[in-house]
Amino acid sequence: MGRPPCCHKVGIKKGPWTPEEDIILVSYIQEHGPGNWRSVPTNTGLTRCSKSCRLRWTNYLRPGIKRGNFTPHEEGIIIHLQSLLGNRWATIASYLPQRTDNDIKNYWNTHLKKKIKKHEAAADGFEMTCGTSSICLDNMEARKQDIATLRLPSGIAYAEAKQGMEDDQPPLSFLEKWLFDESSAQVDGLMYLPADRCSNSML
DNA sequence: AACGATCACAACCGCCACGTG
DNA sequence: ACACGTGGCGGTTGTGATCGT
Repeated sequence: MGRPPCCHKVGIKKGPWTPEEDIILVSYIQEHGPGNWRSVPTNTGLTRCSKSCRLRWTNYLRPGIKRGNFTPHEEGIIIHLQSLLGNRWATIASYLPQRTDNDIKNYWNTHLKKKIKKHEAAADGFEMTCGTSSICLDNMEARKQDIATLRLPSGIAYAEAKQGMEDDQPPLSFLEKWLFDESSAQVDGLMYLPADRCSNSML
């Protein structure tokens, strides 16, 4: 049994944020910067818990957030990364800086899951659909091999962790290269691979 | 036009990792 | 080594919007 959540405190407001609250939060963060969320409700007078403030900022108010439709390219990246990393939305979001983890998660749950299910059904299980090209399959196999040869529970996760430890940078290079090199056009073309199969084959 | 079903997404909840004393 | 506080993450829920009948 853990601590009661901060939002259980009496007098804490829940539900949708009003424009007024947004303004207060944004102007406070503009002045003080994000962080030290605990002090935000106290200093702003907002009757929201710190967690709620942080979430509102990171998922909605933060500058540079791209809202609205996902491009086919973004969609492809998400599908790829999900198949490789599983539901590690925060990690996936780090490859799409303009999108939030919540956004990606929502998009996955509402759109991509269905889409992939449909494709799986159409492909009768394991057949990956990538137009009619066999190059796609070759690429995928090669990439799966890349990861498999790392001899790790999760090649990508390891590469990330390793790199993250070494230079404290977003763990891009390994996956970035892997993902965005010559096959990026394939990504645009959406390679649907059954997540469970792919993950299993590599883990 | 009314109503129920479905969709889309913002927000919440519970848990975990990590830092600090 | 341990307890506690905080931030972060992923799963889930709530609700308004849209669609179909």
